[in-house]
Amino acid sequence: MATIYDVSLRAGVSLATVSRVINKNNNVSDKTRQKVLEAMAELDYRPNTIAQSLASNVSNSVGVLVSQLDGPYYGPMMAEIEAALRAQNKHVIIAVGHSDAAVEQDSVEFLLSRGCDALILDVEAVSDDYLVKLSQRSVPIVLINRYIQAMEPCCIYLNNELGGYLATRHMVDLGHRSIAYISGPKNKHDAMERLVGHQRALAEGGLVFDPALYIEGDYKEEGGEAGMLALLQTGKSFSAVVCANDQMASGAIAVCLQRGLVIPRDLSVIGYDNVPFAKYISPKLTTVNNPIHEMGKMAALWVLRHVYADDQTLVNNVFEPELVVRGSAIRAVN
Amino acid sequence: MATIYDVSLRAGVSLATVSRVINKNNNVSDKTRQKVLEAMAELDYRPNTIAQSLASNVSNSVGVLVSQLDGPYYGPMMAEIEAALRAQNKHVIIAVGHSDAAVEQDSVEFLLSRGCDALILDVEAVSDDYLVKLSQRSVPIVLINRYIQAMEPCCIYLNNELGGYLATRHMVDLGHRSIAYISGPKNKHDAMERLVGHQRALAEGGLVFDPALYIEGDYKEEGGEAGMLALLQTGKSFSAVVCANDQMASGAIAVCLQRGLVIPRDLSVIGYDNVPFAKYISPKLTTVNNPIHEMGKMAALWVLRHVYADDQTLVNNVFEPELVVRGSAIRAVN
DNA sequence: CTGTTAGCGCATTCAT
DNA sequence: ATGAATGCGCTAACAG
Repeated sequence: MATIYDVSLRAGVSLATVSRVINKNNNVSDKTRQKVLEAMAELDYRPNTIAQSLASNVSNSVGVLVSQLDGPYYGPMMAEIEAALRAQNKHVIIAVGHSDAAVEQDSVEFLLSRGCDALILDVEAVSDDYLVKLSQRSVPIVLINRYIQAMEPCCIYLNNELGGYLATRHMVDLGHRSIAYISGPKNKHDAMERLVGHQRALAEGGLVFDPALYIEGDYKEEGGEAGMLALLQTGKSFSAVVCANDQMASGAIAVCLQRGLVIPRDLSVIGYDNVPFAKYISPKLTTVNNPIHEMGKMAALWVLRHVYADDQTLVNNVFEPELVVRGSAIRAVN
Repeated sequence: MATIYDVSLRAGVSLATVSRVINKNNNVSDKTRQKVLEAMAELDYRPNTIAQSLASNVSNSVGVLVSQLDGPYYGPMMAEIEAALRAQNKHVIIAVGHSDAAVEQDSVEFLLSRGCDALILDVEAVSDDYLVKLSQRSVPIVLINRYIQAMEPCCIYLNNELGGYLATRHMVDLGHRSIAYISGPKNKHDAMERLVGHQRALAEGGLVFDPALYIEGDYKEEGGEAGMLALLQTGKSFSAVVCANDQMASGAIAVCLQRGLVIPRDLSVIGYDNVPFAKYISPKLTTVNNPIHEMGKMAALWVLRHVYADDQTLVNNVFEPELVVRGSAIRAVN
């Protein structure tokens, strides 16, 4: 593989000049630039990005840490991040944290050891404190799906409280008076925020939060199944159930179907996230839109702007959820 | 950040010795090794992987190119690849090809320019010829989901013909005599292979392939919807439809539901891939299992073994699909 | 506008 | 078992 040196020989210029044309430095006359370009073409020269990184102390790589890669949630986010970064010739190194604090920290170190210029993190298990300290190291950090006051400008997150509120509010508006809730794991921030919103909507509607109609789930289909089963077994009646994400909603619906319950006739169900398959389960799932892909894109733009000084227009840091009305929730009969 | 040089000073040894302990070279006495290790700890030394790469000509990074990141298909594959590689301290750089030949080639060059030690490719648009030539360059290539004779040992693929056969064979076994088929795009290899299997099962069952009951889809939900709509409009009767993937099956089922058709009573449906959400659509989708995550893992192990001489046990290159019977297909009434 | 000179942090001969 | 010397391919002052 040809090096910058070979090119300089062939073009009859110095190393520095070749470097200048590679880096689009303007201080090169058109004629020399041409000579160099030709030499490069003839030698099929490709810059060695590793050498560039070592010499310039910029790796052009950004690390992305997510909780999981399977599941419907992170794919769209990763896709946007890759696209935005790739368009500016940056590459993304992925790591998975599995929602485990030790693994998350290890992943961060791993990414750092790879010389990433910035880190985009979607972590849930690690403490605020750890992240604040991390942000004080030299590598820029962007947090997706998490708000930490001390890191405000680099947090990109959804107003989850509002989302939880919107979901339950929708049920209240439809006349439901007895509303069950299948939550995400209580150790996850967003799950707790959604719950708070749920309770606010309840209170606003003059309803009391009934612990017997509250189930802690796991954000997975299995948790939705187990949650619905548990709810059914309480013997308490309820006409609506709000699930803290679509996966649990789909699990809950599956259980209802098995039991001969017709959705939404016998029970109204609403999910959260608006994952791609939400509109392909039947009935089409009423849910709350979580613009996860936009948040991914925003994180990438943030990095381009702040780390690579690539003049990108940033829209915002905090995103608003929106109700998506489809067919799984209807007006209560009474 | 401390360098190997700082460590050598503190430990009172030479650069070479420090390098030896980093690389677990045995030619170091226990005492010196201890001194060096201590110095490293005290300085919180971390090797600069970029410098290591430049000096050793090994980047410890492997490029992974997939068609898309969203959708249910690639997530599980990526997850396995990341896990296997990460366990051996290799990192994965992702790129997306969007099933477009130009983008795929550009992505390959991009990955190559990043100094990847190997490439794992799941490409569909690029020609066999291109891949063969690529494999003759110096960077090892693994192909997922594609078989090219000249590259046999580095192809990891599914017997798609068998899968297509199994799906249709299941319908035939259930007594269906009029079986529609919604195919994947005809420019995709796997789609064509599945179709061949379908036709074999038809022939074996004494049925003739009816072009009027064949629709070319796009492997997406939309294609399944459009396909089912088109099928319904032909006016021809059919009691079963086999879809070339689960996403199209879910789209097809959604259309049926809208039209008041009950699945599987009025129509039996089978999908292909067994993506995670297949068992959460209702009725639970009968399908053909595609062990995509295992193929991902195998690709990663292949790289570890052949590129990094990490002694991994390889299982196999060609995977067999299996029928997964759930609730969307039943015996034909007649 | 162009060339010279130093490193970037590490691996790797080759000596000893 | 250890050290000295060289270079990986490139960027970035600094000169001119």
